[in-house]
Amino acid sequence: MPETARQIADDLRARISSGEFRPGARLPGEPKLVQQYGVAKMTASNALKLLITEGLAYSHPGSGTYVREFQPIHRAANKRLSAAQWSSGQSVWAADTADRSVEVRDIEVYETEAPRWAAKGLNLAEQAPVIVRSRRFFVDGKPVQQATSYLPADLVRETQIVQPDTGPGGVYARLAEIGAAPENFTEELRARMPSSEESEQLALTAGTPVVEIYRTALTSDHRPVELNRMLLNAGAYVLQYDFTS
Amino acid sequence: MPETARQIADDLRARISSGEFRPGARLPGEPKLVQQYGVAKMTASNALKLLITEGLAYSHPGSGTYVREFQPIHRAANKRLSAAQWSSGQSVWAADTADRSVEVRDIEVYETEAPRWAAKGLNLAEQAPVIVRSRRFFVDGKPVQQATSYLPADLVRETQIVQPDTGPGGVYARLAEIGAAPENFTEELRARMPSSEESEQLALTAGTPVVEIYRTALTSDHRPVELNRMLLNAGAYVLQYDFTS
DNA sequence: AAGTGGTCTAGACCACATT
DNA sequence: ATGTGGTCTAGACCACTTT
Repeated sequence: MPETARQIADDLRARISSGEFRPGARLPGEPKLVQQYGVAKMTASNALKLLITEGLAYSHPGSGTYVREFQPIHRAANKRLSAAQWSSGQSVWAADTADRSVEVRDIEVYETEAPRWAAKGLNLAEQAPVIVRSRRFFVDGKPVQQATSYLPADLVRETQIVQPDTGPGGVYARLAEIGAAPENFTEELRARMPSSEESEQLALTAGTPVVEIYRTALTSDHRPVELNRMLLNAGAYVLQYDFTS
Repeated sequence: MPETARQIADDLRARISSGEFRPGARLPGEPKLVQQYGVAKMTASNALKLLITEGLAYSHPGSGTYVREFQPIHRAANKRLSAAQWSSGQSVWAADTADRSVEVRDIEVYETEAPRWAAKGLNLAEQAPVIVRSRRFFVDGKPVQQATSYLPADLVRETQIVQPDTGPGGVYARLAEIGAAPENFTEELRARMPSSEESEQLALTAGTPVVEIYRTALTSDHRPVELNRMLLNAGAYVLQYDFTS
């Protein structure tokens, strides 16, 4: 009765979706699978690894393998619109709308030459000076997002934007004060698997993709004033965009 | 000199990003790695599997393991849905792919009871009747998206929407004709690893996430008239959203 | 026919967590 | 001290692709 790793994984997957193993529950371990299915230990290990790379489970070495939980943060890119006009449809994901405590850490600010892609996005000359603001966001103590903003140095060098603490209203309020209020935004995003460094930065477990977002902020006369590259733990977010035809 | 699978993968990854192995190029195979690093075959196999689950490579059994190529489709949500586009007789989808051949296949239309989440999103009673339109999109002969739309059956049952071919302008033009023109849209999306069925449906190689999008279309008086669930091959898309503060 | 990736067994050692 | 996942070796068979 040869049972392959795939078949064992299928079985466990079915038992997860049937509710036999709830989110957070401990799955049968390698020794148990070896015993029950009569396979080698490595086959059992690979079966669990399949579930892990599918994002259905995570392992806690020395303790066990557990069913993953999904409690996403709801990120509404343009809130102003959603409140009034989109009242009647309801969110598909049962994301708790209650805002969770968000911490910002590891803030770094420095000036450097713009990377090619940033110069292009900001409509600057190659290697033009930019102010770079980098930081990480934590929810419930876990890192969920890494963000790096690029702003034209000649525009913001004299403002509080070059300080770690940008003051009330943040970067956008400071931009508004110098007559460069962001009005229009473009976000380009894609999802992919993380590199090992990114995986470490966001403390990702195997099987978790990332969402890479590039947001360009433009003034009312279409001058790009900020380019923000965000890297999100995909398992931690539901993204919402509202728009009108 | 024990070289772990991880280290071999690191080495290959570095050589990929250095340009030694270009997209589409064939990587050293298992036998070569066994020879060069002096490891067991399974270790070499796992090293390559690491790159595959990271989305950096894919295997062509019997032939070799290759560096993955990334040629995304640009999907601009707002532009696609601008009134000019879909009221002037063009398909919603035609707007973004420009020079690539797009096919729609496997169209299915049927009436059924709304699943709970769809009833909620459409603001209908539980188990209210809905028209379901399901189809897959192919680019260059490869499936890139699966979409399933839910519309209130009482609203659209008498229209061409219940036909596989909805006519010029598509579903939205037909809705406009019955005084239910979609004006406001909400897209909620998240990225995750696919289930094995989804992986098959979209012919995904290992290491490719999917993007799951729920789009709710509302009329100007905030009536939800369509809920569209889309499942995208994340490696095939860049998504763009434009909005104003 | 030869080469490739895919998977399996059986046994081994390690680091870590829990008891 | 015991149990857990993580990883490795060495050898085997299979299905498939390429020559």
